[in-house]
Amino acid sequence: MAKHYLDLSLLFHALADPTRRSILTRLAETPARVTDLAGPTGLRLPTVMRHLSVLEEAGLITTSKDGRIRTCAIVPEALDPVRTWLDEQRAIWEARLDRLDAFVMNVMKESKE
Amino acid sequence: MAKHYLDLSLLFHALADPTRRSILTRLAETPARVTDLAGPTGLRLPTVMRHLSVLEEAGLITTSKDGRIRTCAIVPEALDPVRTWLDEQRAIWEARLDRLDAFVMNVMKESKE
DNA sequence: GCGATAGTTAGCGATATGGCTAAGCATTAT
DNA sequence: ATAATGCTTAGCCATATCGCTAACTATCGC
Repeated sequence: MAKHYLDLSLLFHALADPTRRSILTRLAETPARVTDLAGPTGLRLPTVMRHLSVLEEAGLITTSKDGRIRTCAIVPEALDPVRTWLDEQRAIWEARLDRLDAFVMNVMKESKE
Repeated sequence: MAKHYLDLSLLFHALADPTRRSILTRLAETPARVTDLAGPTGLRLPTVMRHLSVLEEAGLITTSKDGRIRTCAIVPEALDPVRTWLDEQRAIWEARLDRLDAFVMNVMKESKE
């Protein structure tokens, strides 16, 4: 069905840029043309293009070209691997409540410095 | 209570590296010394140090030094902003079910190429 | 004190990132 | 047919990233 899960590193990297996150949020409203996306960012077209290709390679958006217009749209399931990873981590992290003890110990040690 | 939320960009960037994610997973088991963390990675100490400082600046871990030993521990709440952002996005993305129509239209257009 | 251990700092090299301009190409409008 | 529009490509610049080695500092064990 999909191979959007490409790679967590690609996903996280794509999400690490505020411009790209704003593009995603903008695309969440409705699909848009490249020029439409460039407008709000204040960036030049080639720069936006690069961001779009990063997003596309991460599987976060799809684009299609009709005539001279390229339309971009989000791929909602693309965030699933991120969510899954977060859930896994939370499970592990919370499972170790005694981690708190170690944390407190560290804080105590730190206060000795 | 905390100011760990520093910045989504810092968080995503920190999570974008597989070595750093593996360090986090390792730390989820139990706090560890720098050398302990370096072992499994196969990387040199200074390299690991750099990863640790990225993680610490993102608020994902805390470290404290006792004698010559630095102990690292995860900061579980640090992932909260990421989770919050994901939840927000999912809410927006799913709210626009008609996005599906647009997506289908794009696919149809694409198939014309 | 002396050596081993744990971490740190400084700095190098290769590559990636994020911005730009300039120029090109394809499509649409006149 | 020509001009305007929308995107794309090529390439430049500055900075950041990720790995390393070498050398330094600070403990700890004896």
